[in-house]
Amino acid sequence: MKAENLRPSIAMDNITLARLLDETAALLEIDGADPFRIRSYRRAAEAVEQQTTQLATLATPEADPKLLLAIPGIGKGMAANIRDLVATGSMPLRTELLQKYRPTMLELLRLPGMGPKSVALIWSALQVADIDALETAAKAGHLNKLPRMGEKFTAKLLKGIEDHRKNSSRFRIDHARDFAERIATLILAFPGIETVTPAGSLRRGRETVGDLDLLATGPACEPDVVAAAVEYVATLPLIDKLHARGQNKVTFTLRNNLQVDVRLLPRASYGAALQYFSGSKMHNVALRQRAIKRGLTLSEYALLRLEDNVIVAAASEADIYNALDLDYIAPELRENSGELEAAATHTLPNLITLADIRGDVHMHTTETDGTRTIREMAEAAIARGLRYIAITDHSKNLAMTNGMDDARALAHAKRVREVNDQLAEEFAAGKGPQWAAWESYEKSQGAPSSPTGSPSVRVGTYEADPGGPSPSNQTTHDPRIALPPHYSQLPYHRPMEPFRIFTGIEVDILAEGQLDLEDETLAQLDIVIASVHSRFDQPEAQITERILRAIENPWTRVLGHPTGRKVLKRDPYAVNVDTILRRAAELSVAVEHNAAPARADLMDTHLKLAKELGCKISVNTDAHAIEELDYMQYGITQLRRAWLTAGDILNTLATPDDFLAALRPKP
DNA sequence: GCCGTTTTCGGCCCGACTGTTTTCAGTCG
Repeated sequence: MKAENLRPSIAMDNITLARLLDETAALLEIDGADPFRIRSYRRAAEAVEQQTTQLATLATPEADPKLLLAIPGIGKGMAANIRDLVATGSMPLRTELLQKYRPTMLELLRLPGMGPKSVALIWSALQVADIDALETAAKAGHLNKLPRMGEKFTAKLLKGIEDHRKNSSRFRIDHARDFAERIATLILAFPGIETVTPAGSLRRGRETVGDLDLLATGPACEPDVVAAAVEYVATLPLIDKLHARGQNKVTFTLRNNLQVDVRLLPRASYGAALQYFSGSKMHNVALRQRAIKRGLTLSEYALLRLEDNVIVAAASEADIYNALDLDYIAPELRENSGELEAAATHTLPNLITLADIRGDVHMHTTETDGTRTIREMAEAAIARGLRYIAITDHSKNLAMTNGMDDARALAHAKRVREVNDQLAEEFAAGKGPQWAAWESYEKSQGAPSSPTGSPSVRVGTYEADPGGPSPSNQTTHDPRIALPPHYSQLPYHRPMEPFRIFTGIEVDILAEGQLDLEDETLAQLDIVIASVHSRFDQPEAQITERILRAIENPWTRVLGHPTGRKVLKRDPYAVNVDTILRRAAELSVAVEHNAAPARADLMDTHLKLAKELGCKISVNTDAHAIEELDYMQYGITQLRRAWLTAGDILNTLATPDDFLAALRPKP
């Protein structure tokens, strides 16, 4: 089959469609339009972004019009808008608004304190529409003549413009997590504060975080005494600028411009607050609508009965969801993309967790561009409770990484087997890193080891003993800070068979789609990952063609960087993911999701699509250093956001042999 | 503009903080 026939036009992809609709909503706001009409544009943008099929293919004159209307939030008017956008690149309302206003106004909306009303006012009074002109006007004192814009407003705005220029980007989730832990540790030092939970987009596991929401509770947060704790938080030494302090809320920024909101809340309403501040906004709106239909009202303080204001639920999130006839919904799913319906019908997925991961089958060593040896990477994986890894250094075409030619690849694989055998011998002799890790874990639990051969421990598995050890608290990760678990917080399972290191390679896909090593070399390796690395300048169609040909290659067992997102920084959507995933599924080639923050190869819509198409998926860190193995937790979070379970992912398979058998067979 | 156990009209989520008010509008989350 020719690839052309498979490929729909993606000139107007879903992400672009969503952006155009969202911008139209912002312009309508500036125009002072009906707020409910504005909301419907926002809702439509969200809905479009979450679709797994490219709407451009449903918006053609030939397509069944019912398909678009079937999407919640898309009605007759919006469907017409989408058809216009696909056909012409714009739509009448948007064109009209852009003639009336200026596109640069959308950037003004991102300044703190600037909303649509202020943007509209400044435009009508001063004809100011961009940041530079706004700064000039503010410095000249022109804003002070306008209603509600005094000196303080101007000063704050100028600071906001400065910050915006300095750093208008969001923070990567791993950096945000580090800061959250650091600040939470300081807050926990105040007597009477017992737990701190990072909420907001960090809790939902978004790849980037705009600001931190930290919720603290404990006896010191009760209303009559909370003032002292607020005072303590507002004077923390790491605060660069204090922005606001209310009765139970403190807002500040750090020197790196990360904004932090700390809220101190009584135990009794902690669940309501946690639910509320975790969002997402659209999820909360939908949840409140559901509450109202049941004669209830939901706020950040409680779920109340409307008729008599009696509290129905407030202390825990589960109470609130249950009181609304819903199963508990994991934060990663709270995007108003079907999770409420699934929770109502008890059909939420049993989401994958870090504890399900048994192997990490993409990593590098000093042989190419990694920083550690084969043995060091293996020991680090053993310490993290993994039971198999693959050493997949680069092939020669990636010269800048010191990529290997055929001879080096074979010699390297031989060394990998040697380390593998060495570890196996040590294991059999009751020595080595596996037993050392197990013993240190048992010691940390302070409990006698479970007897060998107990019914829960089957030979050949790493299954936990029921009622056995619980997650270790002896880590640098404070259990009072509620964050997704780190490898070091998981129970360590008694090793029942030797750790396994697969031989492998990450081969570069050449311009014509062939792999850059000989078949005889590839035949000797357990895992061949074909990845797009170079040829940045190729047009979209050629890159997609190249990847398709690489998938056809019978030696390819895993497709690395399937969206090319890491490579194609300028346009991450320039690769036709639909077609690639379809072909990978047909040929049983696994697709790889890169767990490293901000390097995710498959967006959540792509992950959903991969599952729909029956793709084999594995999640790996592509670690170049020991610490990078810990990126796995972020990969897991992304999989959870895509509703995936352990059964959807290959490297959750318990034994190394099961994993190898699940890959596409070698020719 | 969307939606329907209120079904073709009349609804559509909630509260705090700020700067400016002299009782509140706008912004934010």
